[in-house]
Amino acid sequence: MDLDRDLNPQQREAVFHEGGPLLVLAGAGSGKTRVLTYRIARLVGRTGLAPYRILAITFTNKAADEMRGRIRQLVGEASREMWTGTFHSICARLLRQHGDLVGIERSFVIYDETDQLRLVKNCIRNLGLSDSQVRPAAVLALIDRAKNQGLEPPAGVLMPTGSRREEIEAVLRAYRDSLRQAGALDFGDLILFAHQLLREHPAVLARLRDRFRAILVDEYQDTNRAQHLFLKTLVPEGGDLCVVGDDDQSIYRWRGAEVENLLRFEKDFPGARILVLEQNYRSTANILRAAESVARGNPERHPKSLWTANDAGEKVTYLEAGTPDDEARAVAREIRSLVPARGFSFRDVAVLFRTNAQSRAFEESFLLFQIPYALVGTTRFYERTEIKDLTAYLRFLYNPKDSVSLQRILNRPARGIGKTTEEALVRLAAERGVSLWEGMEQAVTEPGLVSATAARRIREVVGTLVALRERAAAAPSLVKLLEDVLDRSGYSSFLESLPDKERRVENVEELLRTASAFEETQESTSLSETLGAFLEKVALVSEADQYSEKANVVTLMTLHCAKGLEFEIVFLVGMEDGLLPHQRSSLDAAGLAEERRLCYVGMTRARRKLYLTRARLRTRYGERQEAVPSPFLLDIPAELLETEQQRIETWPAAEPRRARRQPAATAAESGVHFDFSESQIDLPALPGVPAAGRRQTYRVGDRIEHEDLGRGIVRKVEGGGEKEKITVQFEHGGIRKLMARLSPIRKIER
DNA sequence: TTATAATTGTTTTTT
DNA sequence: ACAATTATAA
Ligand SMILES: Nc1ncnc2c1ncn2[C@@H]1O[C@H](COP(=O)(O)OP(=O)(O)OP(=O)(O)O)[C@@H](O)[C@H]1O
Repeated sequence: MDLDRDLNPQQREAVFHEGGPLLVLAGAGSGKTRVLTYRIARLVGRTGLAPYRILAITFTNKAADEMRGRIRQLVGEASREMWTGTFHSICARLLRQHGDLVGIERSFVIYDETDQLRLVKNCIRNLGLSDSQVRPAAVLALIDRAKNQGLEPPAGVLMPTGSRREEIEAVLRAYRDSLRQAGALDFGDLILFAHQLLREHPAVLARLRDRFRAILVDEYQDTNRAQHLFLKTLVPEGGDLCVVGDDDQSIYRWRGAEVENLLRFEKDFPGARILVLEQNYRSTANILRAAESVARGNPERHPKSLWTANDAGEKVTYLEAGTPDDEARAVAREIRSLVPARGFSFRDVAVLFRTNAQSRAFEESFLLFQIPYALVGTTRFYERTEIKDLTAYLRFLYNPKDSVSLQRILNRPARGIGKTTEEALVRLAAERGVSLWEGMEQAVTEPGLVSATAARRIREVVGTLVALRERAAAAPSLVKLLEDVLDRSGYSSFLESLPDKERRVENVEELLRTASAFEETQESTSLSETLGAFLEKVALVSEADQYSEKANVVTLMTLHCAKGLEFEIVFLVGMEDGLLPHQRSSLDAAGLAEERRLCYVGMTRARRKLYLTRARLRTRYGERQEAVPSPFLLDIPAELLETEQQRIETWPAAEPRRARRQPAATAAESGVHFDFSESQIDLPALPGVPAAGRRQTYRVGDRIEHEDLGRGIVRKVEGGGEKEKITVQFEHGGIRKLMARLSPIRKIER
């Protein structure tokens, strides 16, 4: 790291800026993250600030670790003193230390979305309502929205018009009370209570302000209002706050992020300096131009003039394949031709998609083509049933009031406690205002609360858990504790009895390894402390944390996960209308704009070569449909694209029906022996193919230009010959149905 | 209470 | 199409 040589003048200005808040607002690949890292290096190396006086907030834990790693090279072990992490992990840390001041016990647990939903459902039931009267997911959305804005339900909740106002409010109150009862915080609470702590306890605030002389935040465009307000309270007037972000890369609006935090930074932090970085160092000129032309499609954006000194590079390849399987194979074949023949390694390649469901086709084709890959994100490790079960045991042992965890393990393994008993217990606890655990204790001591059989079985569970708790108190280590849980709860034998036990046991072993590794890094004194820290880490892992550039494998991940990363070669797959932009987001202009930004983020991950691919046919809700190219493709100037069209190769009827649940570990194992000649099917069987004599001259996806209406893309082709009709979506927004032979249109060559 | 059948919605993205 | 939830039977 060379502070003088590795930076351009604007970057240097940002790195050396002193005297108050600083916003670096800049496009993709312009070195924002580099500025943050170098700024820390400057603070430590030149200004002489001790690392423990620095707070660096990143979007993922992995980004935090990386930043710390860089600083470590500079100052060695002192870098450990620096506080880094996500907003959530930093707030959790604050609350572990000072939570008691705002009524939060030291051993609080963190509820994820599943836990939240369970709790909301309980609340609804306990109020004598049904799921269909008050939809749990809708209530949860209200709760999250309010909390993301820094409000506390039911106070800040904007009720949906009319319906069931009172009931919903009651659920909100019950939810809040149950969380407290359980000694649990949801994600939103972490920020909210940490903020409350700062507001209500000047002494704490003063200590923190005194300690943190420099605060840095990455990816500021994706912070929510609660986080912004937290920061506003934490940073003293004129304090050394440096945030970096790019409004074109704001992709978490759906989760409460407000790009306004970035755009109005100056208002909230008076005297703030705003710096702009304009040189992109990451991508070839062609890639950058293509990406910028997509981004420009959004009317509301902070104007930027991003440029690059890099070569034009290759054109962006646009590849149209037949089916999603074809798409995946085409990508695999392409990767095979690049690695190693053209000097690339597998680790240089990423396949980015909008939805996790798209990954399966790629996994299968990579197995077939023997391409090593790592799937980041999908079916999150800690959300797997057996892992959630085990961590629920741990959480209960850590905090017996955690009723959601207890409820989960009540009948896991099966102990004859069915839904009836479970509901009775949950209700009993709610009525008496006690935790589920206390409710259970009362149910076995006070006769008549539950049936005799139920009481007997509850007694058994209570016995098992009490024994476990005693063992836990004496357990020498986290791993030992987990092993105790496995053996003594009967969970081990339960796993063995399952049909897919191998996979599950493997996962459990993975958990044991993780716990063991975690324990090594911990220097806490008591097991309870280690356990708490472990549970917190488990609750706050980011999807993107799994990504590693160390392994020489192709990375498969969602566009959201790819934020902030870069790869030599990027395949942005599924470039179809309905997928990118996703149908569910395309309902309003704001949603569509976010999809566009997502596309921009994906494209700008590429350094040297970008592929945009799509399938012509895709199955949606069980039906095979003709897919329409993503409208974003229309925004890319044709001269930047190189189009490749492929015939449909794989067609379900021609494929042997093979198990598709779980891709096998190796290609050989998967039993996929693909002979392409066998699976090639003649086109006439497909929909949308012209019948003889009534030729269609247009195809869905063709680009056309209309004399008056401008450029557009063909969405639908009907009839043929003289009567051929095409439906066209024009760039200027309109959709028109035209007679192909009569209208003044022509196809645009690409 | 558990096993099976019928029905529902689900596909967005995730701290 | 498929998984997950819910109704029904045993
Ligand atoms: N002054 C510079 N000279 C050479 N390379 C640079 C310079 N600044 C940044 N880079 C390189 O450019 C690439 C992008 O930098 P960085 O990731 O910091 O950008 P960013 O603005 O955070 O990107 P994004 O917002 O797209 O995630 C990195 O590979 C980085 O090493």
